[in-house]
Amino acid sequence: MTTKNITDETGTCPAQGLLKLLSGKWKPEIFRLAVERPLRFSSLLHQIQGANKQSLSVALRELEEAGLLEKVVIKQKPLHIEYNITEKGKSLIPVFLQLEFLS
Amino acid sequence: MTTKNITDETGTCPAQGLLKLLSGKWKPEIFRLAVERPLRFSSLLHQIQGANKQSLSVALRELEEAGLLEKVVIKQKPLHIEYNITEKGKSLIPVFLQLEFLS
DNA sequence: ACAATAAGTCAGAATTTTATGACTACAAAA
DNA sequence: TTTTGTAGTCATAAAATTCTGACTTATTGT
Repeated sequence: MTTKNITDETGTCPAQGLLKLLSGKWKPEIFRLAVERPLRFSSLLHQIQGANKQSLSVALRELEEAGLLEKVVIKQKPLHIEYNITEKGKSLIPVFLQLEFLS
Repeated sequence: MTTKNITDETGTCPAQGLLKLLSGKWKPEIFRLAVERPLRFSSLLHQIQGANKQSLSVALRELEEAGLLEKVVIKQKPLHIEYNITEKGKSLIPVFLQLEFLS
């Protein structure tokens, strides 16, 4: 039987959605790198040691769908795609810095 | 073969540890409630609808081991145990409020 | 037309997290 | 000493997350 997500997923804690969005095995690092410079898939794959395509792909899509990153197709020589941090993404930087400071 | 955690778990993102500590299915809600008042196991079990003993137990221990909550045994009539937020725990409140604000 | 490179997707396996229900530990009241 | 209430633990099952390697798509250079 294929499994389904039964739970309501309507957590009562307002911060939970954002916490879930930012947590996970690779998303914190992806976000941190995106703050510094635009990201490209293949570079990420090398930069983030141990990560695999599938996971990065899913993580990037989630961050994009949440509006923290935006996908930009660059029609150049060998065709590139960049993931840039958005204004919404930038609004999370202070929280991130706080979290780093408190670590 | 019994499975083992091979990965180094030394994430390069400083915020990751804290994010992992605060995320999960029940920890954000537990933390939020702990900010308001001391927690007791049995109350939590009723307050947090859908949660089970095992998960709450693990979550409370993790938060305690991380120094965000402290366990206090109250030697009274039927013996109670309280989980109180610590100073370290309080230091995370601003981040939490920020996360809620940005949600 | 053909090969090469970038950016993925897909099915299935492995690992981690969460859930269930039975059982344990301790103190106090009867 | 047996019972009761609070606070858990334990083994096992179910669900969610992450990994692996093969395959796809789109664009460009030869």
